[in-house]
Amino acid sequence: MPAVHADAARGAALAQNASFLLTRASVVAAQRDNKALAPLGLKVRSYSVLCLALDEEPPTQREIAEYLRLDPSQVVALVDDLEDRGLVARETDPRDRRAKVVAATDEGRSICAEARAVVTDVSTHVDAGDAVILQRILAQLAFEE
Amino acid sequence: MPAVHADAARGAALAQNASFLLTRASVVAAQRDNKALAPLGLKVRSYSVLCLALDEEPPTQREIAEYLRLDPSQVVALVDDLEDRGLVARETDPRDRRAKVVAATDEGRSICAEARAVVTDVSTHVDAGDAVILQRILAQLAFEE
DNA sequence: TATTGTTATACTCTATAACTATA
DNA sequence: TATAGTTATAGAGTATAACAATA
Repeated sequence: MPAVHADAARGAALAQNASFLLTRASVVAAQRDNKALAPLGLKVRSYSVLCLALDEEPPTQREIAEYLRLDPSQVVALVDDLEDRGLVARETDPRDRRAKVVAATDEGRSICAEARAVVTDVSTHVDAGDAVILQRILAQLAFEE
Repeated sequence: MPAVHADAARGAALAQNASFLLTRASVVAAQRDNKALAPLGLKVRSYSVLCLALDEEPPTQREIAEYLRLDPSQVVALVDDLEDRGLVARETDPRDRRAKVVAATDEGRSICAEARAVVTDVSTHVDAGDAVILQRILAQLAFEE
């Protein structure tokens, strides 16, 4: 792991590039969250899948892939892992027997609640007003197109 | 009235998690920027290194690694590639002969200027006031610790 | 014929340890 | 003894194509 602290003053051109800052900030957040989730056997990716599986209308794997910007083939392994541990269950979608919906089990719900408590939201590192603004702009960027 | 794509409606828990939004937004931005930079033979990573090498006091590889949150061993390949193409040059730091400073060549400066023009800053996708706020908060998150 | 999940495969990225040359 | 760069390597993540079942 590289990690130490870097000088924000350096790289004047980069420091004003939102794309670069976005990447840097997300790496910082992901590393911290992965560390926090490790005791639960989760990573941000598997945690994200689990969160989606909590939905009242559980998503298909295809929907999970789109939401997480992953290739559908990557979702297979993520769901396999969660299913092996009894946190989610695959069920054939009655409306389209090709598709499989991924729904959280009771234990999955329980673990997810723990995980949510354990992940200190990055929002807590900025003051309340900024957090609201940050969330709105990020949602716009994350789902644009 | 949701200003975002229907996608965002799903995964209520996730959509409010700044860490997730950060990741999603950075993936979107990185994919778009990589595509835009491809004709120049650059990716966001190599572009970032090139930007840093433009500094008046060129950074050492160690400094590049810290700034980009990479392991020093990863920087080697990035600099190798840029040096092979004549965009940067390695020079032994006279103050510490173990270290090597990475400075952009004239051609490196030229390519970097093109790259900067080609990369449409994500800031242009949000309105001016938001962009300023976004940059401030992201810089705080990206360099916290 | 098109799409969902799946498998296989190759490619990139990341992480770790060891080596060299300097300090 | 410690640090900068390098190399090698293993692991994780990503991207692509092909296949079976279903539409």
